[in-house]
Amino acid sequence: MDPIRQAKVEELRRLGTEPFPTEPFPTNTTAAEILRYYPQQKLDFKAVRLAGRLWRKRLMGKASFAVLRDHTGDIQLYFQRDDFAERPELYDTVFKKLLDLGDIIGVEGFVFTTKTGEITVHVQRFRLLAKCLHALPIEKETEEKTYAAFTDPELRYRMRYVDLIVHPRVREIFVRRTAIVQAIRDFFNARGYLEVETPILQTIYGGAFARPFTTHLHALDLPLFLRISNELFLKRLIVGGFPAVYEFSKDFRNEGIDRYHNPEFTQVELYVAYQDYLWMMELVEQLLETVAQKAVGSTVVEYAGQTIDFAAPYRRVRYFDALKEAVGQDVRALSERELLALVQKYELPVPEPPYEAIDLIALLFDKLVEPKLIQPTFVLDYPEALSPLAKKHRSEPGVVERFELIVGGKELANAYSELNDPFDQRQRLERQAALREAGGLEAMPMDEDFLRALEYGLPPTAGLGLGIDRLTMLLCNAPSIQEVLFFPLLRPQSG
RNA sequence: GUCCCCAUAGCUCAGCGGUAGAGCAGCGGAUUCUUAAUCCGCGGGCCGCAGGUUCGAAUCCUGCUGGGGACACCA
Repeated sequence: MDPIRQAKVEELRRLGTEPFPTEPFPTNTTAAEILRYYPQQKLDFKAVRLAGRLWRKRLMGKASFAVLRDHTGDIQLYFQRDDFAERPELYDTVFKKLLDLGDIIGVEGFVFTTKTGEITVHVQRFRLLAKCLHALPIEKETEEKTYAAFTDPELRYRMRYVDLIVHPRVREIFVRRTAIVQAIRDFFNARGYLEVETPILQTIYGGAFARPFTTHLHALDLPLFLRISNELFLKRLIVGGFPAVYEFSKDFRNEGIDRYHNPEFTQVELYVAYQDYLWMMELVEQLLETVAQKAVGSTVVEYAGQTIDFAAPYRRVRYFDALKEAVGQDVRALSERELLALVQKYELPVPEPPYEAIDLIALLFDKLVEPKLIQPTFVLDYPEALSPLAKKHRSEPGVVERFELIVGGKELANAYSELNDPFDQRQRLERQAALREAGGLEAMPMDEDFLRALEYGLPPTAGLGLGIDRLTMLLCNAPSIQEVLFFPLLRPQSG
């Protein structure tokens, strides 16, 4: 805490100004509203009440200017000593000396235009609403120079409230994030899909490949997992007869942290009965085109120095065709030894054993194909071994009806014609169980109740998972996932 | 988990073996139309932490802590 500001709290109380008053201060306008409507005189500006942070002070003798920043923007304030003739200390001491930049104040007065043409509130009464006890890193910008920016990422993330106070652009990212979520919700609701909630605490985790967080329920003396996915629960609901369900799902994965990964992140998952992955591709195209248009105002966005267009339709390429394009041959024809040679040829790190041919194929795809797909691209018909929850392809052996949508070189969405054959599903999960036996930490555990649900009959279903954080990054041109999470995970400060 | 980079005033940074610096913010004064207000004056620091080298360390070395980037992992 700033000791000077602390001392001002005492001084204010001595002068009869409570720095944290109980009384509310209802406002009747905002900075943006005044700036927008005053020139047209569309509203009465003779008795405005607005509140916000004191942002700048330009003190002179008997009259001074200040700037108030509220949630809509900045507006200039004008104070005159003559207006406080009964209690001149309100101007001379409280306003000029005891109010600091960052203090939350409420003002009342009338709007006028200064000689230099700036719309300004002539303050007749003001009240301190909450004292700010820390110096605020307020930026000053001109065409030539920028003073005192608050740029240290660690400080910005640890004290996001300060980041938000100081950087309107950060606020805009999060407003847009909410607009994105809302646009998706509207899109799904317009089609009659039902928004649902499923458990975050799960006794068996599944639906993705990842190490889970574990916890414990004392009441039942039961180990529990935080969900890595909600897929298996949403499919149970389709079994139960809902024709289409979706959920915005905070998922938790006990994996590495980097520019694209936070231990907790958000996906929206959607399951629609009687449809397949081809239908889902068209839905995703429509969805993203609509969301970009609504949240950004355009389907074309700048991301990491590139221009990306979300207008439908998107390029489609089959998994093995894309890989063939990259390495010049069909990797399905290669032995494990030949695949290994290919991995080494491209100077990719050979995975830790135990690994199988399919792991080498996935490695080649992830390193040689995915990063090059900048424009929205559907990669379809994945190898079966990589997709234990997807239905076998209707005509091509060895692959499943699955697509990933790659944008900006990263996976944005993942979808299947869902596997609804309980016999096939059991075999696939048994293979996963074998991988776990062999030390595969991310392989899926067996889930007998999910299999029983499939045995009751899952209609043919199209399923989708779409990364909300990644989509927000793309639509906000945010370079890291931390920029689109209010409170990204950081190691706690020691000492 | 590995490698590289960073850590100096509230904020943004300079200084890189010889007394700790600037701008913005702050404090005191002047100022009734300023808007990066201006003018005069002033204070502010365990130079991330702990060791080491040296006559002398913010500066060189080692370790630790925190952060950033890359890799690995996360198909």
